[in-house]
Amino acid sequence: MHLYNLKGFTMVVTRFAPSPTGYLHIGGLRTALFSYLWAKSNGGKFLLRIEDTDKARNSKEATEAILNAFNWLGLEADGEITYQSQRDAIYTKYIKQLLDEGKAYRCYMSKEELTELRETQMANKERTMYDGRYRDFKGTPPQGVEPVIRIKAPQSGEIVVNDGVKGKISFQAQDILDDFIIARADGTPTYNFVVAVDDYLMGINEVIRGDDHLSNTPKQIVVYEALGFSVPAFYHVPMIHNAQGKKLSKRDGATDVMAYKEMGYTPQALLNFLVRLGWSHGDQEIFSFSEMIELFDPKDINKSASIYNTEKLDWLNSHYIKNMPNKELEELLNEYNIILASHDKKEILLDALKERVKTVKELAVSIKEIVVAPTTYDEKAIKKAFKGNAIEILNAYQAKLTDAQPHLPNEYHALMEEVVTEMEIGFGKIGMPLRVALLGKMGGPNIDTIMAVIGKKESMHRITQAITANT
RNA sequence: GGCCCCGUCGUCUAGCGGUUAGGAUCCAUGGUUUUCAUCCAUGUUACAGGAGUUCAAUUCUCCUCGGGGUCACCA
Repeated sequence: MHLYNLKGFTMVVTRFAPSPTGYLHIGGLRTALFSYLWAKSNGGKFLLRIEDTDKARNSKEATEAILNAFNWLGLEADGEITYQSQRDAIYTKYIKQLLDEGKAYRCYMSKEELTELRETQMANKERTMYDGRYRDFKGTPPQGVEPVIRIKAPQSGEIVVNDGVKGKISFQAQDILDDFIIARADGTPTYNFVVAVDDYLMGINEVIRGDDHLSNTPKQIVVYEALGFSVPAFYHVPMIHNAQGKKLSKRDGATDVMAYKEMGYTPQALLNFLVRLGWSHGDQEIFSFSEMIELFDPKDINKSASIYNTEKLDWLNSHYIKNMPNKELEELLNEYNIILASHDKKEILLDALKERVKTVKELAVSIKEIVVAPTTYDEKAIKKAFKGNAIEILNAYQAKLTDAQPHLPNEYHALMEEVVTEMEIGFGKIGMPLRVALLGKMGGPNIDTIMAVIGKKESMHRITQAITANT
């Protein structure tokens, strides 16, 4: 069951196999990214499988949410999406095979009996496990019990998982295994069984997943071996923990990947952030998407869990915004109802602002703060800037503006220089009051830039307004 | 509790027997700037602890401690 890539080697086929119980979160996205990258760096395939065997807990919306997030980030799965809910016939066939071969059997123990067994075991401080009472049952089955199907698991010996991240891990069969259920009383197959069947049938030969699956792996190996399937290579990626060092949960801020879009993060920053969480390539911090594909190797995945912390995400995001062409920024801004298409000074505006924001959302906010005239003035700023002969200076600048036709920042700046020279004052004497007049507060880009963006008429209007409001 | 995994600056990490233990982020300070930010420079901070092995351990082994995961007719 191998596919071959163009070089004639066995093609690397990875997969992401979420169960659609909610949106895609950071942890899932990272394993998906790792799987995607590893497949692509080998000219292989990255497949998507939706694990929706539990009808009660799954929703179509969740599947769509996952696809939506993939789409935003530019991760595209190869081929058709596999839905486990549509593969009953396949699972039934393999279960029958195991039954016929005597590798699995029907167990007529009721749920009540199972619970009872478990309670006894717990009371005796024994490991809770199925006791194998129907393993070699030959008699007449009890009436009124729909049987489950259990697989005959080895009762002794060692199961070895050769993990690409953690190394060789061995489990003792008697410590962890019992004849676990592969099909429920209603006939539906269970997780550890379908995972093994599907991974094999889909040709997946490299499984990259969270290390919370590590303890499932021996069970899946039991299934592979019973079915005579070749076992894939495993890479168990350590968890991402929250600031408290616990497993990431919905309470830890915005877990839905799409929430990052709303907060103004770019796909490139998020991906770069995640690829460096638990993986590294020397000291390199910045990775373009194609570099990730080129350089990613699961052997460089870290063995220990990492703590999720957005400081670095913010830094990466500002880095990518800073280096993004204005045209792309313009498109992202559309999400925030900011249409710059026809603005003649949009280049100046964007160049000035993209250096000073951490998110696209912040960029949107700061654009609004410039484009929309202030309605109030920060008290502290007024106190600081409007002292002395500030009004006189502003009037002098107004006079300069009236007689000039400035367009570019340097032209507005030149007029400021004139006032400074003529009145023999420091630059701050005109800068500060002007800034407060234009924006209503301190901070922000260069004043000449602001004036160039809003234009002469609006600049004069704001200055007049500020003078009347503050005298 | 059983089993399994993990343990380098606050955080993300480099290191693969001999290093002044490196980078990034954060924070602090200074410089640049009309403001704020950017940018540049500088700085504080780490090998969990204890035994071994070795001429030499952050690196190898064991123990302790600490953290995490997992033990379903969920996935």
